[in-house]
Amino acid sequence: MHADDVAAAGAGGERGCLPRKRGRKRDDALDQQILEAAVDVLARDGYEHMTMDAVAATARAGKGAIYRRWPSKAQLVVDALARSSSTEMPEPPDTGSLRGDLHALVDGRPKKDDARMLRVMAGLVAALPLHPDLAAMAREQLVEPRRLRQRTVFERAVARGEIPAGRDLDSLSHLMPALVFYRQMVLAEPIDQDFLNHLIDQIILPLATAAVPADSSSAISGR
Amino acid sequence: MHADDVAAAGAGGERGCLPRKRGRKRDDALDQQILEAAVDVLARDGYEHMTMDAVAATARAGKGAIYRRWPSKAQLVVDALARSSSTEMPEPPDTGSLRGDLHALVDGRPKKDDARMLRVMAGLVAALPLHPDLAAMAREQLVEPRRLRQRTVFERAVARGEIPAGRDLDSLSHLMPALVFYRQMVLAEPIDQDFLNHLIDQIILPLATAAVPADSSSAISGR
DNA sequence: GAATTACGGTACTCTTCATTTCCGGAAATC
DNA sequence: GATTTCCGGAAATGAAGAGTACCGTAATTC
Repeated sequence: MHADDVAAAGAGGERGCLPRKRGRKRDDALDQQILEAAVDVLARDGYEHMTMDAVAATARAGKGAIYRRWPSKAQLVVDALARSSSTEMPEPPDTGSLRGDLHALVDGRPKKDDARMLRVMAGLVAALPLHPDLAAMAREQLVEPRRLRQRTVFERAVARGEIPAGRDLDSLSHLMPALVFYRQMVLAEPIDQDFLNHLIDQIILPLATAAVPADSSSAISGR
Repeated sequence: MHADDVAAAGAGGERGCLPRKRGRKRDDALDQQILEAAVDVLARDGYEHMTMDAVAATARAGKGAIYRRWPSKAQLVVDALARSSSTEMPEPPDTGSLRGDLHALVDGRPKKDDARMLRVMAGLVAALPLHPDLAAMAREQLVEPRRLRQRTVFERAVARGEIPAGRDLDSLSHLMPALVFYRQMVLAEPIDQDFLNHLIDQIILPLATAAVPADSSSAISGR
């Protein structure tokens, strides 16, 4: 996956299975510095305006060190996205109520993390139609983990009886990401506490917990 | 606004107030060809990958003809967006019910128009943070007109009594654009009839017409 | 018909930027 | 200590693309 292609793993016979390279070793810490720099620059400039010079400068590295590890800008970004998300994403806390869980989801630490994720997605959106692999990676590494956290919260609410059984949890768990994304990307309005409160209390909760499901209308069309 | 800077309007004295140019006249039809080509290429390639050569080729024009009319790529795009929207956007038909109006809104002609608009917005999103003027123009010319059509539909529903008074129509009218945009940009899933039906019947209508406004939750905390 | 301006094309200038190469020096292996 | 591979830095290569300059030709005005 990495660029470290543990090359010729079975040929020689010196130390058994070690890479047994001759010269100076790769600085593993530098890998992290470069990946973090890549995400920083991507969040700041967007994929199209992100330059490898900027990444190298931010990482205090030479461009040679980057291209010794990754074959191209696109691969570097893909790898950087994969790392930046696989680490964190703890289970959302169980506050005892759906409303409490939802607020905990947005009030907690992700303040800074999610803001960066939004900028990264913004920078990527334009490149996605042109790089399907990059698009798939972004969805898998950035979008899905966050959506699944929401889904967990809704599933707990179903278990508690706050949400009627049979409700479409997939639609519900897309609601918040979609509205936040739209507000940031298209409307360019701030994702502040007022907005999040309104989103949770006026949109998500009414839709999730409404007594009479969705049959004021769908009774006509069935489903 | 255009690039036609009806220059030196008061200097000479020949014919009174006409432009009285000497040579061959500008081909007004060419203006339209170029603007349409610009939107086509923008929808296909996105702002960053849209080239003036491609616009010229699509319009069957020379680049000179373009730069004689607009001073830069950004100005051309702004002007093209302004034109492409100011024309159409008729009042949405009144079918007698909110549900009918909403379906009429998405079933009608805009099929092709809205698909293109989505691609244009996708191509623009990445450029917006770097070109605030372009962003404002896109919001004003592309987003607002379509959102206001939705608002009109909701206002009629309030008048009919389908929507309880006091409902936040602004939030409601952002819902459909946001979810469509997110599905197209981030999820890259098709905006088909099934999706639109689900969106209208399971999300918009329940939220708009639910008997108990938004107090199933805020009743707990007060607000 | 002469002068002027637009047109489609093509070639050119200038930047930007991904990617490669090279340099002197530092760490690891032999 | 010789060799190898790494490092940061800086310069070189090459492609892409915005904007400009011309060329021969077509309209328009005088």
